[in-house]
Amino acid sequence: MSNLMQTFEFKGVRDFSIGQILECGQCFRWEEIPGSQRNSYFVITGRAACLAEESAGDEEGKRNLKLQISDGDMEFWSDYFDFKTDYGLIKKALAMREPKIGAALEHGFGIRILHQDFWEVLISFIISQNNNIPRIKKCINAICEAYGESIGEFGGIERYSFPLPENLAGAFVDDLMKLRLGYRSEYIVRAAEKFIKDGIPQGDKDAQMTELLSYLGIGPKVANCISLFGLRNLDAFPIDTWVKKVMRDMYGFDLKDIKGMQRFAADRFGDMGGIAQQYLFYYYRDKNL
DNA sequence: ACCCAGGTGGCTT
DNA sequence: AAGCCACATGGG
Repeated sequence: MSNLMQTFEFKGVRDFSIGQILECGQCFRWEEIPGSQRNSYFVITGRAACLAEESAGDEEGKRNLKLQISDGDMEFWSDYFDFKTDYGLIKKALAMREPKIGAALEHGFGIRILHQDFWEVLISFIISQNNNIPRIKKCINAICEAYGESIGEFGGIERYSFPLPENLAGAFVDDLMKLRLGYRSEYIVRAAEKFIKDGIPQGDKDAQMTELLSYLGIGPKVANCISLFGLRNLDAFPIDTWVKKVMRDMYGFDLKDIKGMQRFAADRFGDMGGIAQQYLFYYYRDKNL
C-alpha cells in the first residue's frame, strides 16, 4: 500500500455505509479487507485506488470515512461518493410516496449512487448480462490485468487500471475469449470501437437511451443500468431478475409485465426511480441469496 | 446433471 | 408484438 499517498477524512456523514454502497451491485472493482466486518474496502475506479475505512461518528446515524488514496483529490472522491446528495430527504420522500418500500430503505440505509465513469460503466454492465456478481468481478479484473496498466501493489497483489477505450478496441475477440469473457467478448470490442467513434451519449435521457440501445449486446436492462450509473439519470429503473421478483412479491406484478413495472416506477418513484430500484434490488437479493 | 446469474440477438410464430 | 432458444462460464 506504499502507493496510497494521501489521506482524507470525511466526518459526520449521514445515510452512509461503505459496505452497502459497494456491495449493492452498482460497481465491481472492490474487495473487503478481510476481517474488517464490512467497514474497510479497497476500491479502484479508472486508475485511482483508495482504501476506505468507515468508523462510528460522534452521534447516532453519523459515520466517519477515512480515505487513503493513490490518485485524484478530495473533490474527486467527495463527488464519487455523492456526499452532496441528501439521502435522508430522498428516503423520506420515497416512503411517503410508497410506504411498502420502508423495509428496503431501512435495510439499505447507507446506499448511495456513486458518480462513476461512463466508459467503465459501459463495459462493466455489458459484462454483467446473464452473469452473477462474483463472476462479473472476476471478468472485469481479468480485462484490467490484460489491458490496463499496473498502478502498484496493494495487499501483496499487483493492481491494474481500467483499460482505456483504445486498448479494448485493439483487442482480439479470441484473446478475450481466452480470458473467459465468453460470448460478451465481441460485444466488448465493438463497444470500445463505437465509444471511440461516438463518445458519451448526448441529449436528453430518451436520446441517450436510444444511443445506448444501438450498441450490440446492450438491451433495455443494461441500458438502464448504464443510464443510471454512468449517465446519472436517477429516474432510470433497471429491471433484472431480482427486481422482477421483488416487483412480483411486493406489488403483485406478473414476471413478464416489464411495461407495467416501468409505469409503476415512473408513477410512484418519479425522478428517484433508480434510487428506489437500488434499495429494492439490494434488499431482495440480500434476503434471498 | 440441472438451474441460475444485474439479458440480449436473432429467428419464428 | 410475443415466444422461443442459443449464447460462455462458473457457482450452488
